[in-house]
Order: sequence, then structure tokens, then C-alpha cells
Amino acid sequence: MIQLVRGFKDILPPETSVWQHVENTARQHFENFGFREMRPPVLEQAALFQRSIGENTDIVEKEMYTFAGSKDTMLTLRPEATASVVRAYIQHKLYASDPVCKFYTIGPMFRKERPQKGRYRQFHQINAEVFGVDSPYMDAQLIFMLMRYFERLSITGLRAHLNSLGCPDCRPAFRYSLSELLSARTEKLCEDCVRRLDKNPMRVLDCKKDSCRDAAADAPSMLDFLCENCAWHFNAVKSALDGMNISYEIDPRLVRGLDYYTRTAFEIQTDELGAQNAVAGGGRYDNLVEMLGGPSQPAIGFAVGVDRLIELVGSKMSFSEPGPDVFFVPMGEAAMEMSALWACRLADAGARTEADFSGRSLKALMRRADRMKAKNVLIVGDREIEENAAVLRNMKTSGQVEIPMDRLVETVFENISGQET
RNA sequence: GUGAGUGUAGCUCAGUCGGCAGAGCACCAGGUUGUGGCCCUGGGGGUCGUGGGUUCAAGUCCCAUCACUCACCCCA
Repeated sequence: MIQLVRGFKDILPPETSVWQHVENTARQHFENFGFREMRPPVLEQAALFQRSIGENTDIVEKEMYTFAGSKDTMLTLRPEATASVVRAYIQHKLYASDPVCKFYTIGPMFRKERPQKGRYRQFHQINAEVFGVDSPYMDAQLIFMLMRYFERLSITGLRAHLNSLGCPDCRPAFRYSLSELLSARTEKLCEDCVRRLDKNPMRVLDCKKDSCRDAAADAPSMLDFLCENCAWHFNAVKSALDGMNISYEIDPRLVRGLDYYTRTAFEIQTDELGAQNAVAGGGRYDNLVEMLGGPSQPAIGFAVGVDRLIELVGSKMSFSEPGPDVFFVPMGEAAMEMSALWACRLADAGARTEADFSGRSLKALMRRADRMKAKNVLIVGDREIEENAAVLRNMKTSGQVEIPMDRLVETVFENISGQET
């Protein structure tokens, strides 16, 4: 048979209820902070990601699902959301209606990586982006919102890592100093790091290999190179977070994988997910809007890895699916027809309803109702049809009452209203 | 792209030295001619991932291949 594509995943019940919970909580929480939902498409021109993420990042070099569109444009299944949100922000001139725009977006992303725990080729992110605010208090507020979101989901054991990547004024000096130092020690660096040295020397800092760590042990820190404005900004972010009682760790080795980040960079980590320890990550990208052809507008955002979040939430959340309020047990053709009608009316009136039309024995149907955790069973047989009534059995107490069909909906609601969910 | 591990019933897994394909759970039926759970009895369900090879004989040994898992890489 045809099986699903490698690295892709079916999300089935009861797990889907965890997804609903995670997404609904995000919607409600983010909207409290003034964010509105945006839904950009999943497909974009390849050039959008090449220009925003960076030509020589791994994502663009070898992980994108790119194919030929019409004429000579290449199309790409989005590997991340920020570029699309920025594109939409510019294209629809959203900056014109309000100097500050805040959006969140929820959906699938695609990267052709080798799948492993917490890493799929179709994965899901919840993104939040703010345009038009360069104030450090926005950075702090965004991180506050993110940490509180995790708290609302009862996730514990998370650590916030914080760093500043500087700006085009101060970063070149740091990069130069860093590559100077590392170039003198290439023999101690792994193959990958030698390659990185050329492309993005800052990535050497978060290599996990011991020899690379040694080589970079006394490397300069970006924080020592921050220009006056960036240093002020970073300090203001930290003190605002302190004031909000958000604990964080300064991590001078924290680097973002995408080229467009500036100044504040942060990552939320856990050690409950194996090698994929980042649950969320984000930072400022003050130059991206202009780079993509929009006005000069500062921006900051983050992405939450939903698949990873689900693993953390799922293990702490009970999967108890609610059973039907009323399970119809019809016996015979006439009873089935009547049950179909009344089950529809009851469900339409707002009760969880299930009717079994298999025609199996009463015992079999009772067993199925029990397994589905039905709170009540409505038995309809020849006897009941003759009297135009049905027997409502409470599965917990085993108590039974006979109720008239023409008052079925009202009577059922009277009987189930007191029952716990 | 690289490395390691694992593929046997719907699920979790046994399967000894190469000798009839198994268990638990789940599912179905019966144990009460109209009443679930607990218990008892019975039943259905298999391309042993796939293809080749060795052998009288392969789930078991060999080769290849695919899939999954974990890790590297990268990132959310």
C-alpha cells in the first residue's frame, strides 16, 4: 500500500486534542497581548527565502523543497514563517495603517532534513512578529509573553538563553576579531568548523565538539564588542526582564541559524527532548524589512516548535477523551430509523451523541457504549416503539427511567445536566 | 549527506542449536430469548519489511534493499 512520505507524520486522535489545546491557548494568550492572526500561504517564491534567510545557510543550500513554477520562477514550500509575514507586511503596506503591527501565525513548515526525535520534514511553528518598535521593552514584553505561554501549558524545566548579536555597526569588528583568532587554530577545528569559519565564524561558537570548544575557549564575546546603542539596548532588555521576574541566562555563544537577526537573540531550551533542545527561538531583525524592499522598520519575533511542545505537553496532559452523553442502542429496523432521527435532534441540540446501527445484540451494543465511556444509554426496542418511549440508562448508577419520545430532548437534558463531564 | 540500532498479529513483544507461527492486550461470538464493567469458554486475524542466496529445511545464517528509531549535521 501507499505509505506516508518520509519525515511526514499523521497526527491522530487523541493526540489532536493536545494540538487543539496548544493552538487555542496560543491564540487566546497572544491576542491578549495585542497580536492578530495572519495566515500567509505555504508556498512562496524561492527568492524570498534566499534573500531573507541567507544564501549560504544550510536551510537554503540543501533543505528547501524547491521546484519550478510557471515560467522561470522557482517555488518553495516555506521553511520558516517570518519571511512570509514580512513579505505580506510589505506587499499590503500594513505599516501604513498603524506604526506598530503585531501578528501571530500558526502552521506547517518544510525542511528536507534527516528526520529524528523532535525533527520532521513537515513541522509546525507558532510565530509572533512585531513591526515598528525598536524599544528594548518590546523585546522584554515578547519574551515575557512567550514564557507565560509555556507556563499556561504547565511546561516546566525551561531555560531562557539570551544574547545580543549586535548590529551592522559593531558586528563586523567582532567577526573580524573572531575569525582572526580561529584562523590561527584551524588545525584544532573540525571539518565543519573550518567551513563555517569562512561562511559564518560565529557558528563555530556553538559547535559541540570538544576540540572546537577548546579552540574557541578564549574567543572574544560579541557582548564586548557591542556599540554604545546596542549595549544600551541589551542592558535595557535585561533590566526589563528582571523587573518582570523572568529568569534568563546570558549565553554569549548563542547564535541564530538565520542571517537576518540583529541585537537581541534568545532561545528557550529544555533537556527533556534529546538532541533537539530548542523549543522556541527568536530575536530582532531590524534590517530585514528594508532588505526585502520595504521601508526601514525595526522588527522582532519568535517561533515556537509545536511538535516539540506537544511532546512536552502530551506527557503531562491526560488523554481522557470525553464519551458520548447519550449512546443510542436501537434494536430492529424501526428502532434504528427512530434512533437516527432522534440522535440527530439530540446532537443538534448540543449533546454528545452516538448511535449504533450495526444491528448487533443488545449485549454487544452495551459493551461498545461502555468502552466509549458513554454516560447514558438510550435503549429503543419494539416495546418502546409501541409505547412511543425509550429507556434511558445511567451507565454509572445503572438507574433506568422510561422517557416519552416526544419529550426526549428536554428529558435527556434534564437527566444529563447534573452529570459531570 | 554520515554513523549506529531495530523491523514477527491492530498494539506491546517472545520465538532456544536452522525443524509445524506464539503470548498478553485489543477485536468478535457465546456463557441470560432485552442490559455494560469482573470472570469463564471459544473464534477471527500473519507476504515473519522486501528481494535474492546457503540448506533436505530459513522468522532464525549470508548479501542487497527499503522503512523506522536515535545520533551527527542543522534548527523550532
